Amino acid sequence: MGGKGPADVGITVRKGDNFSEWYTQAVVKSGLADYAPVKGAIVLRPDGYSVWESVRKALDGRLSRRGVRNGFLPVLIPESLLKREGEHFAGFDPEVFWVTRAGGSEVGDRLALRPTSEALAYSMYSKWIKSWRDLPLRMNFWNTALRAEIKATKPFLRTSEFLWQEGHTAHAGREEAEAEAEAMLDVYREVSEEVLAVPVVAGRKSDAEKFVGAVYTSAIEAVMPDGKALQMGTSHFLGQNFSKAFDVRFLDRSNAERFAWQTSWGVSWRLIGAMVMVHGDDKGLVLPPRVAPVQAVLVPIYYSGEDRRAVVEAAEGAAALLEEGGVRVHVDSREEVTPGFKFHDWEMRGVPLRIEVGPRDVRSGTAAVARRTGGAKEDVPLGDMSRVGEMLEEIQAGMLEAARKRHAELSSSASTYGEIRGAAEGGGGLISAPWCGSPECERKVKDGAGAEIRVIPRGAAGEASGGEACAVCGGRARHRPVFARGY
RNA sequence: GGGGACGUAGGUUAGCAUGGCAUACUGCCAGCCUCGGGCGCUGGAGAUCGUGGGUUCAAAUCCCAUCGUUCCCA
Repeated sequence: MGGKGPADVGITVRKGDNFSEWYTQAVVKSGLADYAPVKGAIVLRPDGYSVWESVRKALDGRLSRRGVRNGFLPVLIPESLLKREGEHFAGFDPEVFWVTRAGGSEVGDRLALRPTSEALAYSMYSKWIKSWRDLPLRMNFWNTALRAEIKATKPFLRTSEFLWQEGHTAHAGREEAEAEAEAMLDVYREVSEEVLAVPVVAGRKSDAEKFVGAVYTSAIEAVMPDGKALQMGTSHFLGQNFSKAFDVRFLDRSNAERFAWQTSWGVSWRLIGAMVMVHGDDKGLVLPPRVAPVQAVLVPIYYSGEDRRAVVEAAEGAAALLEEGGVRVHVDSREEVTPGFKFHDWEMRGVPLRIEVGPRDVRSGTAAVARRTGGAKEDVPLGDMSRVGEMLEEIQAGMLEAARKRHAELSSSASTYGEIRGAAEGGGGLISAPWCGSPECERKVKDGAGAEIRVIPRGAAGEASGGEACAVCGGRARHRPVFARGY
């Protein structure tokens, strides 16, 4: 007993030593996903899909309350349609997959595999929207998008096909549409922080980084433990750019013909990647209880056949109680592996709570509950498992708190170009610095320091104070954006 | 956008310089085992050496191409 075990069953590198390799191992060995035999594509396994379903459920509830309804769009988009908004098309063209053959014959109007659905959705909206009474129109689509990734693919973060949702709305007035885009950003922030326990900065993208075709783009950005920023979700105010290109018009109350004001917004399974990076440790995943496929695993421990019966019975009884209480539980009754193996296994898979039930526990009428996030085991009565639910809540809150602390540690401010560069080349992280607003200064930081403007925070945090000078040119600063190297 | 590295059993890998029977561990299967932190024992199955082509009596090994993975720097 007590051997260290084979090196390659668990994760073989430490998170702090080789973050990239650690991430890939954490994703693959924990059973979330695996590589597919297609470049840049992954296969979601049940645990990974379950996490996605939890995210989806959390989002769907919030969308539904906002009057958004789900629909379905085809994956094929005719080139002629995609090209109607020229700037939009040009932005996506380099990474579009094209279908040029259908069975035995050439396709005249090439078909794109959707990189995003604005073109298709709004060509439909133009049919459906005729009157101010048809507005607002709010729809959401759970599907996949395809963007050809030439290199540097990474599970969940950068894949050629990814699961996401894209919401598309149309409104009668500009203010209403802008408020919609803003409200969606809040929904995303809430899901990221309250469900996945990943803190974010919400705000505007610079013009250089906005969605092609949008008037402006808002986004939530998180910082990963390696100091790189990760875009967690975007919400675009499209103005009338697309309604004009796709002819989304309506008659207002005064019988005047107007173009609709639109928004689109989306989050992808990238959220799962962020969750892995932010919370995982040397042992593997650490899943926030709200998305954990299994929230508590029961491990029966016994030596003799006699003990076995009593122990398994007690474990199953406790599991039944937990299920009644709404806890997602699993009893690990595998006989071919030892309890020690099971402990390691479930830790790698990130299950928030492990409940040990052995002969000692059965005699004392309790079970030993251990948290994935550490700390002493707690004895909980076998006949009353209500404490487990509380512990899950505590873990969820504790994970967000810990992540907020690390987020703060990875945030800094700079007032000169040299300081931005020093910070970017040092530990990285989110660097708040004054900026005049010019694309030239933004460009210089990106080219020289490798840090781009990830987001201009909402509210006071994103505004430069009276006398502040642009960190790059020394001119009058207008904003305090967050600079960072990004994924 | 630029530059490296690596593809051999499910996983990790030895062998490659100097061409000549395919290594090990782990996992898997069967049986045993007093299984509270990757326990131990016995037996067994598992490989078109990423793919395609070339050189050769002979290719995992040398050459070319291609696909995939990965790392670093814009």
